[in-house]
Amino acid sequence: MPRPPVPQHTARPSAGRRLPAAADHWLALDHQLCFALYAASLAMTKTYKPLLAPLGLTYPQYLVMLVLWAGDGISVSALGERLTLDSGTLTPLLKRLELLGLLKRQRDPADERRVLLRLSPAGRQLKRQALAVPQAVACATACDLQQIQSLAAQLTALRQQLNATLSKAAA
Amino acid sequence: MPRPPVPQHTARPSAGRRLPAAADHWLALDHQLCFALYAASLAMTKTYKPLLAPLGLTYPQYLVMLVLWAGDGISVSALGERLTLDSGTLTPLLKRLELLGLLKRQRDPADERRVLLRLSPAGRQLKRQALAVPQAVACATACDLQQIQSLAAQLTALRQQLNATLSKAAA
DNA sequence: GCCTTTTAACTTGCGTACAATTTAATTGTT
DNA sequence: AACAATTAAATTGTACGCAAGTTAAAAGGC
Repeated sequence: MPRPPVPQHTARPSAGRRLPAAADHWLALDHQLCFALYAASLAMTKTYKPLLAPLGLTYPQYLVMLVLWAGDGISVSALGERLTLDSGTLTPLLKRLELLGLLKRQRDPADERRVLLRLSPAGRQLKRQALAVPQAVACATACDLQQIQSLAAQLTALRQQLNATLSKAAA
Repeated sequence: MPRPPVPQHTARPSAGRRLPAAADHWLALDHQLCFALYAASLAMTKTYKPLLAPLGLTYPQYLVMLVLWAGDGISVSALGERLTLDSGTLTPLLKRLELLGLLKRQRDPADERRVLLRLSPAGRQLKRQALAVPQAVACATACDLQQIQSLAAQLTALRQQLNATLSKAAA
């Protein structure tokens, strides 16, 4: 590691004092978990895009369908908890899926505040085509399953830790 | 693991044949690296938001500033390569940063197609305040540095693998 | 029962992401 | 030099993600 230069105290035009070189280390893009996460997530989305195009789905829409294929008839907020998304994001997305004929949105008669989501036959049918997607992605990652599972577990733990810190800060 | 039910061949109204239970495994949200990545990335962005609010920056704007603090005077496309973002995303974002008075966008006299990005004194000054951010985030993750570095390295490797597959597919 | 509080979903507005197109400048070819 | 091909940004249009505010229904307190 290069020696940090002695902090300069000669003022430069309209600029403050110079920072120690250690600052560059802590602010280096490539040393930050946040950027690794951000860039990997964007790359993953781009990987899914051509695979989802034949199904007519975007990546977030695909995530919604994954939840509903596992069990539909749930409310918007239950879906949102599963995906950590709020109704501001989900409502327009769900309207598009309804327009595509993949699901129906209807008020819960038992509690008119809630909107329940039910797959249409076409929505259920799409599951069959979707089966090929995870396999193709696993291939694109070129990692063995063990490695993928381990990484996924670490990320889930990280997410839970971050969310725990966030909800603690909100209180 | 519960025993997979025998595939049903009795047609249901407007629905296709039922899928084997193995399908549910491959399409389970929580077994997918993609969702772990997606949710962790969203959680990370939410963690940064309150820390960046005092600096007046969004999270992508912060990433741009990280690159420029490491060395400005680069072009939009060089910045885009660093962040894996295109001019469609960066141009409006950079205009906002210019409006905030953090940088200047000006055509390269040597090649009028290019736009060079230079930090203003205020933009350079902001680096000082930004120093507290990574520390606070490291605290929120509640992981030891070793673990964070390892995770970041795995994610970077994953991203490079995905991008390699993507660019191979484009060719 | 009446009224306040809470809850669920919707709406609005802003800031990304990204595909696709457009414009302008440079490079390559002949 | 003339012209086609390439390159760099900007622009347009669609779809998230989320904060903040709105509306309507249910729950709770008295």
